[in-house]
Amino acid sequence: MAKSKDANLSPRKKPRQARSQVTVDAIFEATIQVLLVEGLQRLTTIRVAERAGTSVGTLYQYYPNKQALLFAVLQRHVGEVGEHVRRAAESVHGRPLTAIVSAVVRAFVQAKTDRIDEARALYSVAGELDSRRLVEESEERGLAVLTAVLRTSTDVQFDDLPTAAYMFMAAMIGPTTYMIEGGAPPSIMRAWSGQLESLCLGYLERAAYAIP
Amino acid sequence: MAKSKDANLSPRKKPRQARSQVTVDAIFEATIQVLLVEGLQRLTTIRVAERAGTSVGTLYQYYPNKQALLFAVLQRHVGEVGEHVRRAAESVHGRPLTAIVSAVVRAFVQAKTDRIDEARALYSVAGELDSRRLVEESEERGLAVLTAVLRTSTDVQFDDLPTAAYMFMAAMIGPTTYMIEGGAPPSIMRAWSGQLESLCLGYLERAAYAIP
DNA sequence: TAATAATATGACGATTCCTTCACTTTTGTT
DNA sequence: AACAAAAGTGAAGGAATCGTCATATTATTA
Repeated sequence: MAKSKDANLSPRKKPRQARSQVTVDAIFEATIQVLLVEGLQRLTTIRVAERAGTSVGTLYQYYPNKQALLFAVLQRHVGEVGEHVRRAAESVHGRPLTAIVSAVVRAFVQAKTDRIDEARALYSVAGELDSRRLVEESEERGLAVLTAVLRTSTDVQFDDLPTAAYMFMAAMIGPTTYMIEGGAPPSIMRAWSGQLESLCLGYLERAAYAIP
Repeated sequence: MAKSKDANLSPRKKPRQARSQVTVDAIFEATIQVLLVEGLQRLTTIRVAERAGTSVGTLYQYYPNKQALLFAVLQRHVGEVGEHVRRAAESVHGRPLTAIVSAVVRAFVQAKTDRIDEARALYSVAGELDSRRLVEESEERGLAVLTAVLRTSTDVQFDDLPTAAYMFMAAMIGPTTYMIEGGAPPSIMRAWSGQLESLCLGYLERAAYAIP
């Protein structure tokens, strides 16, 4: 019976002076670095504080517990990536399928690769039971965004739009996670955006029929 | 600097009587169950032993440490899935692309869904730094298998075979992991094999050109 | 400048966990 | 049945970690 400790995750104290904002940011970045270098198992609050150049006590003034630290990093990452994709999708409403796929895939790959350290570091965090909710919520929003934009496509329609949108989502996130986590060869990484576009478009064109 | 403690992972004692084999199996299965129910963070040797209906001492007679326990489960899983795919690929050497994709995808999905509890449980384990090597080795073998079988296709060839094979691999593993881990709706899960076939074939047909 | 508020520190209590080992019980053999 | 080998047990040493709090330092305000 897993304790459903709905721990408080909001900061206990808000930074009011400039120096403390610096500290908060340093702790945030240190969390990513420790995750990358040591792994989740060896991430301790003391290690994070040391890497950030402060002390545990300070850490606990801004993050109520270790969990909150990991949540903060995960939340910002999925939030930013989601927001980028949402904006890209919005900008291609009512365009042909190829334009939609191109814009969305590019935005997604761009957002992920711009934050590749975070993406790598968070792989193990996202796998923990405690983080599922956060990730799922973000995925639901993403699915809604993709469903909406696919519906506006001017040249094609889908028999089963929910499935098509889900596969589009899975085809972007799944392989990209695999690629980033697995440390693909540079040749692959460079070509990723184009390859992923092919993958998604290849599927969606098969799942669609032309509008008369 | 992460300690590269290449811990001994082979069992300290081999089971010689029937009862001990039962125990070893029970511990193995209990590991999966604890992972599923409690998560990696809360997996302790005592919890595993209790769930298996034995004691910690017994556990340590067959697994030298906690890490070895997780490795054993992960290794069997990737080994079995890899083997299934390998056999499927072998059986469609020298056939057209559609036949190859169909056989390989089906075998992969079959193997994964037959072991869906394991797959779910291992998601967090595979994310740990310590497990990377094991997973990477399996992925390398898989890539070699896919490269080999794609080369034998009778109706198409690839400009860039390594990239095509990598994407084929990523298109199978990535979305399936996403689907299983995210707990997709049943409608999606039921249609998964067909959808994944579309995804892979859609990509590969774009990346290929017909043999004259 | 003096007083107050904000920020920072790190030793420490409490807890959890890994692993060992001296010992018991069960099974197989002579 | 007597003995040896295999299997099983769980208390406890030792190590690691979380989060607190009494105290110290720095900034802001009056």
